[in-house]
Amino acid sequence: MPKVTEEHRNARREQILRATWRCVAREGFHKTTMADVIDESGLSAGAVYGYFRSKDQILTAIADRSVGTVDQVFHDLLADGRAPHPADVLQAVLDRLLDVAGQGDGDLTLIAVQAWGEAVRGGEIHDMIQPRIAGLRDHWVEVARRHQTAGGLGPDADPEQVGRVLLGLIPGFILQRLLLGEVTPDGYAAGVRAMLEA
Amino acid sequence: MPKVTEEHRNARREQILRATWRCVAREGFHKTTMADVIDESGLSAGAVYGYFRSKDQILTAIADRSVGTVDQVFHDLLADGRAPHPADVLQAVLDRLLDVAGQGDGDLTLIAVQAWGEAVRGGEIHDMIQPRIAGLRDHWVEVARRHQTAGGLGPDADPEQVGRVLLGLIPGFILQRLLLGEVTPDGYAAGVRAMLEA
Amino acid sequence: MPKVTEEHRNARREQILRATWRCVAREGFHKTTMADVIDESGLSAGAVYGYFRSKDQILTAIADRSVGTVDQVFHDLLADGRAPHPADVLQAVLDRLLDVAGQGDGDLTLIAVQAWGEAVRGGEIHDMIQPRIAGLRDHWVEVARRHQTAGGLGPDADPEQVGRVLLGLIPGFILQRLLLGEVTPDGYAAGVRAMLEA
Amino acid sequence: MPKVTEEHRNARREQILRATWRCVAREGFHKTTMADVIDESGLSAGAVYGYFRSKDQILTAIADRSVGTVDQVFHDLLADGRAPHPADVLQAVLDRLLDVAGQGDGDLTLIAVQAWGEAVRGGEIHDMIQPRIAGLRDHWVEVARRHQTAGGLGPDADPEQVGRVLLGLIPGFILQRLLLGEVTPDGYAAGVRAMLEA
DNA sequence: AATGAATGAGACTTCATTCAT
DNA sequence: TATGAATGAAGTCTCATTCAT
Repeated sequence: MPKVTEEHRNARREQILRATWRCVAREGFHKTTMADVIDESGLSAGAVYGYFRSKDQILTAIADRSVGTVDQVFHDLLADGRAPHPADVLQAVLDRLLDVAGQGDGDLTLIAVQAWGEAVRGGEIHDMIQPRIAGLRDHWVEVARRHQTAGGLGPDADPEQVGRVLLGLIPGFILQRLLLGEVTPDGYAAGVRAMLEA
Repeated sequence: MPKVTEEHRNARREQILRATWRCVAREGFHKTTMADVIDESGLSAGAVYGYFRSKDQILTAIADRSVGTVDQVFHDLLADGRAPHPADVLQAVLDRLLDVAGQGDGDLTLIAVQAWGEAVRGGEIHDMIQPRIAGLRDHWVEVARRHQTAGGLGPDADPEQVGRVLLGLIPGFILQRLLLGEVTPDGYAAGVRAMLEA
Repeated sequence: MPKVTEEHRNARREQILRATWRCVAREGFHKTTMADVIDESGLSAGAVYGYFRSKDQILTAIADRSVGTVDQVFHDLLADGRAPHPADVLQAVLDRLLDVAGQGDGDLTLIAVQAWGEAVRGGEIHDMIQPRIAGLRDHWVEVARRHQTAGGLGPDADPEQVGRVLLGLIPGFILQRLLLGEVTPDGYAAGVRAMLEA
Repeated sequence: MPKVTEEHRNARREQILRATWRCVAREGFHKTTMADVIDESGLSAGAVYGYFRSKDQILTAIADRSVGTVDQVFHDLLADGRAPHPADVLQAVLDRLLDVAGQGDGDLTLIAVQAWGEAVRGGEIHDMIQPRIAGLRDHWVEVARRHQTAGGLGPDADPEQVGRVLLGLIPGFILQRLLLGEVTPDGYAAGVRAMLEA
C-alpha cells in the first residue's frame, strides 16, 4: 500500500535508527530493549516493526552505520592518489574519527567496540563488517606501498604486512582512548612517526 | 558432604568457570544463560549460586580471566631487564597469545573482544580491566625506552607515545585475526620491524 | 539413638526456637528463611532438621509460644477466685503483657498479630490457637459473671456477651499500640472503667 | 487494541484485583503466587505486569481495599452529626461489616487480619493503614464525646480513652468471629450496652 | 499505515529439604 | 548425631513480537 512516499519511509527508518543509536550509546547493545527504542523514537511498537523485521535487524543496521561511518572517514582520506606519510594519514584519520564521534547522539567508537564483540561471534554483523575491514586493509596496504615507493620503507619491507600493522593501529587507539583516556591523535601519530623515522 | 576442603571449593569454582567459558565461547557473552551454564557445568542451579552470587559475577570472572591471561602473557615476556627489539617482543607476545588461545575450551581472544565491549560501558568489568591495561602500557613504554637507549629510536622520540602505539598493536592483531584471518605473529612482527628499520 | 539426654534435646530445641523468634521479630513470619534460622541458631541445617520436621513446624511452635505466653499471662491473673473489677483485671493483664513483650528477643505481640493472620486461614496454627482463645473467653465470661454478682452489672446483662466484649478488648489494644502507639494499659483500663461506671 | 479508554484500563485493574482478592481469600497473603493471580484473572503474565509493577503492589492494593472498605463502613455511619448510643453505632458498624464481608469474592475481614500482620512490620502497608486507623479513632472519640454530652458517661470520663476502647472493640470482634465463631453484632452490641448501662 | 495492549516463553534467582560423609 | 554442599522445583518478572482495531 504505497500511500506513503519512499521519502517518508526513509525518514521514519532514520528516526528509528537515530533513536536506537542514542539508546545503544547510553545503555549498550544488549541492555537496549525494544521498549527503549520505541519510547525514544516516539513511535509505536507496530510502527517500528513496520520498518524493521526484528530487533536484531535494527542492531545490525546500527553496527553497520557505526562501522560504516569509520569506513567512510578512511575512504575520504585515503582515496586520493597522493603519497602522504603514513603518520599524517593516521593523524588525519584519527582526527576525523574523533570529530565525527563527538558529534551526533552518542560516541561512535563506543558502539563500534560493541559491534566488534558481536562480529567476532559470526552471524550477520560479522558478514557485514568483514568486507569493510578488508577494504580498509587494502587502503592501508596502498598507503604502505606508496610510502615504500617514496623511499620511506626499505626495499625488503612487505607492504602487505606493514598495511596490516597500520590498520591494526586504529582499534588500539579507540580502545585506549575509551578505557584509559590520555591518548590523542597527535601523540599517536607522533609515536608512529618516531617509529618510521628511526 | 560436610567440611569440604578449600581445594574442593576451588575445584568447583573452576568447574563452573570452565563451563561458562565454553558457553561464552560458543554463544557469546549475552546469549549465555544461567541454564546453559548450569547444564554445561553438570551442577544444579543451587550449587552454582552457592559459588557465585549472580550471573554478572560469573561473567565478570570470565572477563577477568580472559584479560588476566593476556595480561600474564605480557608480564612473563616483558618483565625481564633486557632490551630486546620491540618487534621481537611483539612476536613473542603474539606467539604466546595464540598458543594459550588455542588450548583450553574456547578462544581466549574471542572472549576478550566481548569483554572490551562490556568494559567501555563502564561498570565492574571496566574497573577490573583498566588497571591491567594501564600496567601493560607501562611495560610497553619501558620497551620503547630501552629501545631508544639502545639507539633504535631517535633522541626526539617520546617513549610514552611509542609505548602507546606498541600497546595498541595488540587489539589490532586480535581483531584482524578473528575477523579476517590471514594475519600471523611472524608477519605482524615483520611489519613492525620494517617500520622500525626504515 | 538416645546417646544424648532428653535435657540436651530440649536445650537444642530451645536454642532453635529462640533463634527463630529473633528472626521472626526482625523479618516477619514469611520473610524468615531456614537459612536465617540456621545462621541465627549457630547450628547446621541437618541439626535443625533433626529437631523439627519442617519450617512450618518451627513456625507453628513459635506461634504457639507467642499465643501461649499471652495465654499464660491471663491464666495467672484470672485464675484466682476473687471478684476484681474488670478494669483492674484488664489493666493487670495489659501491664503483664507489655512487661513480657518488652523482655526477650523481640516483641511478643508483633509475632502474635502475625500468628492471627495465619490462624484465620485454618490449618495447624488455627487448631492450636482456637482452644486457647476459647479458654480465655471462658475466663473473661467468669470475670463478667463475678462482676455481675458483685452488683457491677445489671441483672439483665448476659455475662457471656460481656465476656466476649472484654476478651475482644485485648486484640484492639495490641493492634492500636503497634500501629498508632499512644495507648497505655492505664488509659485503656480507665476507658473501660468509665464505661462500666456510667 | 489501540487507544483503549481509561474505563477499559480501570476494568482490567479491577479484574486483576478481584482475581487476587479471591486468591488471597483462598490461599492467604503469602501463599498467593503470581501464577495464581495470572491464572485466576484469565490474563497473561505480561498483561498483569502492565497494570501493576510488582506482586507487592498488587498485595498492597488488596490490603488497601480491604482496610479501605472497613474504613468506608465506619465513615458512612459515624459521619452524621447525631449522638446515638455507642452500642447502636457499634451494632450498625458490625452489621454493615458482615454485610459487606459476605458479598464479593471472599471474606473481607479475613484479608484485613492478614493486612494487620503485614502492617505491624512497617513498610508500605503500614504507612497506608496508619492514617486510616487514626481517622477511625477520631470518629470513635467523637462518638464517646457526644455520648458524654448526652449524659451517658460521667463527667470525669476521658472521651479520648473511651474512644480508643470503642475502636479496639472492632478487631476483637473480627478475630473472635473468624477464630471461634459464635459472635454476632447483636450480641456484641448487647454486651457493650450492658457495660454502659451498669 | 498506525496503534499499543496483550502474549507467553524464558530469564534469573531463592530456598526448603536431603543425604553422603 | 552432626555437617553443609547439593538439589531442583518453584517463584517473580522481562521483553521481543503480534494482531485486532
